[in-house]
Parts: sequence; structure tokens; C-alpha cells
Amino acid sequence: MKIEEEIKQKQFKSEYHKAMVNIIFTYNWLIKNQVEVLEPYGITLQQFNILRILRGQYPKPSTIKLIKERMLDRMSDCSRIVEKLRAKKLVERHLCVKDRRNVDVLITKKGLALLKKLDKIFEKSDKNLIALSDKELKTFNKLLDKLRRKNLKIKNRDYLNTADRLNNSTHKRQLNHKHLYNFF
Amino acid sequence: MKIEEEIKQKQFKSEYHKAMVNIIFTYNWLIKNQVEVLEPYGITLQQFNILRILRGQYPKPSTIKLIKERMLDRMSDCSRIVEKLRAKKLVERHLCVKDRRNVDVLITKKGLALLKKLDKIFEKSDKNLIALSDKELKTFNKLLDKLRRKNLKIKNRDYLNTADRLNNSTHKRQLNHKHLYNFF
DNA sequence: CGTAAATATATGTTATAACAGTATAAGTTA
DNA sequence: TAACTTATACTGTTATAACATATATTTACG
Repeated sequence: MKIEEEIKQKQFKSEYHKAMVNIIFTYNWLIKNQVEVLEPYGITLQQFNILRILRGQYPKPSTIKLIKERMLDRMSDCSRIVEKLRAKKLVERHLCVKDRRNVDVLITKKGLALLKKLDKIFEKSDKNLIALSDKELKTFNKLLDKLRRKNLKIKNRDYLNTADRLNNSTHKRQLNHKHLYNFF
Repeated sequence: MKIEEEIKQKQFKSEYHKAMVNIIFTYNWLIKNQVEVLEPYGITLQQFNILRILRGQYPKPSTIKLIKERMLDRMSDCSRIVEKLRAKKLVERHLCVKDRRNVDVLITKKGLALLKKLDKIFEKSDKNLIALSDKELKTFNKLLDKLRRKNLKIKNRDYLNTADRLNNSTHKRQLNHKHLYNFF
């Protein structure tokens, strides 16, 4: 549906402006779908994404640090999310003997089985979700990549570890917008 | 920058999958910029958007209901955000005499002045942000509109008022993803 | 070796998103 | 007009995002 109808706005002041709204609207539309699919299975989007990261490493365990990096996000709550997954018996945690600062996180059989089930669900729901042909998808991806040519002053990567974070204290709590997930 | 480099992933299993990640990544990239621009001015993105909605109606006042609708979101915290704006003297609140259930919210001179300043800032920062030509923007918007052809089972609009919300209690707290803003 | 620096994770704190529920006013109908 | 329904806004609650700090371990360096 055209974005103008979706949000009941007669017209935008420019194609540029329309593109901004369109990205935001489409993002919400997309996330909403994912969340609704996950809801009956009792896990959140964040938990789901961590499970997929763990599967990506399986049978190798992942440290909290590795998970954080894959989430491409500051994700200070990573420890706590992993703890919730552990409470559901979807992951195991072991102290790493080589470097006792690390915690090895491993997805369990139960976790793998859940992902397998969800794969099928998503395959079905996703197939009809993004309604573009393969050729259109390519154009679309190219445009998105080009769109972001200009780098932001503060890059995501600057915040990947505590040290960097502490060196930059110019900003206060304002970033209420965390959904930088890594799908794979 | 290509999305593969941005998130250090060698390749995606499909263009479809890449598009999903790309939308999410681009959204975060966009919001991050907005938030950083607003930060020095001491208002959040949500507050900023409500101010713009109020300016859109000015000199007419807006009810909380109207603001909620324009936000295109459940936005149960609307009252509280307006209260914060009032504390900063950016808006005024008056009891509506015609219908005493309503609260008339009006942007103040100070609020208008702040928006005017921010307009200039954003014009500068935005100009270089989305790096697409006008023709590319048109193609891009067309693709985004087409992308969403398939409607989600649960539409946003179903949640615009309390009555509708109460009639649908099939879901629990899961929707941690609110950034459906209305820019104008 | 001893001390400082760096690293990895866990925990504490505050604001707020996402609900649910309540209070008040207006509209509707018997 | 009373009784019921709907509409509008406000308030309460819980989980968590976005920090900041603390603790434990390893590495680096004099």
C-alpha cells in the first residue's frame, strides 16, 4: 500500500522526506511481523537472534563478547538475555577454562529444535512478506547501500566494547532505538 | 557502504534475506542520526515528533487523541510525554470547554522557536544524509510501497483506541519496537 | 615479581515502552 | 431522568533499553 494511505497523509514535502518516513514505516511493519510470529513460542526477538548467533557457531561455544559483536549493538543486557535463555534450558553456560574471564555459551538440543521449528514458520510467513521479485530485491538492496554512503560521525562500531564507550561520554541517555540485529 | 561490510558478514543466503537486514540496518542508521542531532537540544525523538504534530495544527490546539493518531502508534505514554514538554514550557495544556473530556495542547512560542532552529539544523544534516538522486528516491519509494503489499494480520490501525485494544487481548507484552513516527 | 592497564562479564540505576486499569465526561436509550 | 455505553485522558505496573559502575581475570611493563 502506498505510504500516503498507510499513514493518512495527503502528501510529503519531498521524495526525500517521503523516503525517510517510508523507511521507518517499513521497519516497524517488518519487526511487527517477526514479533508476532515469535510470540506463541515464548521468546523475544532479541532472544531469537542470540539463539541464531549461537547456532551459527555450533558446536563451538560463543562468548558473551562474540554475541555482543554479532548483535552489532552495545547490547549491555547480553548477559541477562543469555541468563533468560538458560532459564528456559535453551542454552548452557560454562566457565571457560582457558580464560576464566570468559563465559562459554552453548545452544542446547532444545534450543536447536526450537530454531528448526521457527525456521519453517518463518520460511512460510516470510515468503509472502516482502513482495518483491528477485530483480527488484537487487535494485532495492543497491539503493539502500548507496543511500548510506555518508557515514555518521559516530559509528556503531565505536561502542562495541566498554573501553571505547567510556572514552566517549558526550552523550546522555537518548538512544531509544535498538534493533540492530544480525540475521543469519 | 555495502551492507556486507557494515556488519562484517561475508554473504547472505538470499537477496530476500539481505533486504531484511538492510532495512533494519538502515533504519537504525537513520534514527541514530536524528537522535544525535536532537541530543544537544535536550529533547527526545518522541518529544520532537509531537512538537511537529502540534505545529502542523497551529494555531489550532490538538487533543491527546489527535496526537496519538498522528503518531500512528499505540503511544500510551502520550499524556506523559506532553507533560514533559509542558514542564519545559514548549507546550501549554488547557481543558477543552466544549468537551471536558478533551485536553487541548498548544505549542508555545518557545516551542515554535525551537522547531525553527531544528529545521535549519536538520536541513543541513539531512541534505547529505540520504545519498540518492531524486530519480533514485522515486524508485526507492515505489519499491518500499510495493514491498509491503501483503498486509499483516494485525494492522496498526486496530490499536488506535482503547476500545479496540481491549477487545483484542490475544497478545502479551512483546512488541519492543516502537518508532512509528509521523514526520511532517 | 609487583603494580598498572586492559579485558570480560555481571550488576546497579533510571527512564520509558507496552501494556492494563481507572476516572471522568459525554452520548444513548428506556 | 436513571442506567448503560462509549470516549478521552490519566495512572499504575512490569520488563527492559541504555547507560554506568563493579568485580574478576589476564596481560603488559617497569
